[in-house]
Amino acid sequence: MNCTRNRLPASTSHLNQRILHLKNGSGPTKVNDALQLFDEMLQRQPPPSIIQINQLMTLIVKMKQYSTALSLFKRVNMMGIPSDLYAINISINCHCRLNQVAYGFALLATLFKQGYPPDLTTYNTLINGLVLADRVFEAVELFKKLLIEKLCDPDQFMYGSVINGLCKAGHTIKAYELLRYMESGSCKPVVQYNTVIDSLCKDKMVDHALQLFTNMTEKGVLADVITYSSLIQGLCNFGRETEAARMLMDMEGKGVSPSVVTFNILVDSFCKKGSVKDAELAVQAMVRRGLNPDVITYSALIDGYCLRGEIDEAEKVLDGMVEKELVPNIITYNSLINGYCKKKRIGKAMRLFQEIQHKGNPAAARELFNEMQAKGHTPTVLTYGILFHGMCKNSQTTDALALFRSLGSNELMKNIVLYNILIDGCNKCGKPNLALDLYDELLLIGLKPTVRTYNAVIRVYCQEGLLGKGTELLRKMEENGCLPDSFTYNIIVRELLKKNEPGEAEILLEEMINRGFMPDHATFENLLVRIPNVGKDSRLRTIVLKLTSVERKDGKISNITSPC
DNA sequence: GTAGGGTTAG
Repeated sequence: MNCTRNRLPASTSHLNQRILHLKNGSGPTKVNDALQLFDEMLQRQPPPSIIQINQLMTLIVKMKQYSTALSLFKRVNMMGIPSDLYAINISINCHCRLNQVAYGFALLATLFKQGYPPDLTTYNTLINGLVLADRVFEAVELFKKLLIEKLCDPDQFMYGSVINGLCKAGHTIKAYELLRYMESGSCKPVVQYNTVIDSLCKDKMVDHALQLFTNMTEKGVLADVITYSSLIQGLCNFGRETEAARMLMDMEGKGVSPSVVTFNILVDSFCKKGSVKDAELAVQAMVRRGLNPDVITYSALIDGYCLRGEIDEAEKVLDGMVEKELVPNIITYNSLINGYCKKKRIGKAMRLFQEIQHKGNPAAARELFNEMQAKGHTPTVLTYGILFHGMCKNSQTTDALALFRSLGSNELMKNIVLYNILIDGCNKCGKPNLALDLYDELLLIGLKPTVRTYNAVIRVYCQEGLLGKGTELLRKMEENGCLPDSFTYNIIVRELLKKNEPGEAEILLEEMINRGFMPDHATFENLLVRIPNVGKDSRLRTIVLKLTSVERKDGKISNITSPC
């Protein structure tokens, strides 16, 4: 019980144990476990230390839950627990990861105001944030400023971020020069060699990369699995497989074991060359070494089969990964969708797109959608419909509406089907007013409501207790030339029965039955609940008897044609 | 006893 727990003193060692347990644990519930622990922590008296909070926050950040971490920090602040430099640095990092560097710099200002001098980590995080936002020029400027004004003494991390930024921006030579500058100073490069070696390989300067590899070894810096993996990829990409194989043996000889990433590079390389058989052999080899193929391994294989047009084989790989409880991501699906499109199986591709939503991965679906658009695959009403439906199903009505609004001038948006999806979605996400606004809007722009529109709006009225408006619309739709269907009647009758209005329910029940519609499961339940309370000669009872007897006779509903 | 950088799949 919560109240019992509140009275317990905060057991620091117990909390630390649970944090440690989470740190080493894994599995699909990890995020939830961390959040639950956080809730429990905040309920304790005395409150947890900022160190414990920071530790847990670090875990949440490692799981890439940046927005969550930020809102948790807000709660911590509101509880009056003062944050420290660590907490603020973690927050700055979260903003940077969310592509909100500006907020990161705003927190830097807060630091100054609160009298905490920002430290090396603060600056490193911001420089890295600028790099992540592709603002490498500004990152370099900040770095220079810090150096010139002697605001801090750059360390491995700072050099690492700047060198990485230069490489990502295509300035490998500048990165190389900075690496040389490091060598001349007191902070000697280590992983920075890897960054530059990898970048040289990607810039087709594999021989220069090999040269730098020799250099670093001569300087006594040990090459690690990342150095070798980058070189192996560089060699493979330019048809130098024999040398790549030699490199693989070389690393093993030096006691550096290939990792999952190393194998993934090999698997992908084989796949791109069309030899999926060799890729499969590489996968077998990694498994023999006790390395578990991951989503990237499987995605590379799937893409390999799709490139060859062997979509059935690709599907088998997908099944295999799902069996291993690996979750396919946007890249996996993209390969498959491309595979289907190549085989002109558009229907299948579209179904897969739909499936992504049902698997509860709306972010992936949205990403795929954005790419479809970027690549010039013009989305159709169907595409938008699938997307909006999926977003609404995952309580992302706000995002769905925002997307809908952003396309406002598009003629495609003046589509009743999209309005239907959004009205229903808003209502089911607890936003009935938005749903009704959408209904007004579609009438205003001259769209003709369909039976689905009316049903959705009637559902809103019913849920908001406006039964009168619901029945009114039922009458009005028919006047407008749109006949109610089974859903329309069921929505209203069910609600009338719930609200104990048997008279009105009787009229509509008879009407619907006359028109050949049957009460659905939910309506029938409400109907049966009412039976014991109505008189022997009531029409409601007669209706139920009639319904059940007809069903008993031949099980067909179409036989109910005569009025009760 | 808490924060920050390098390698892999469409």
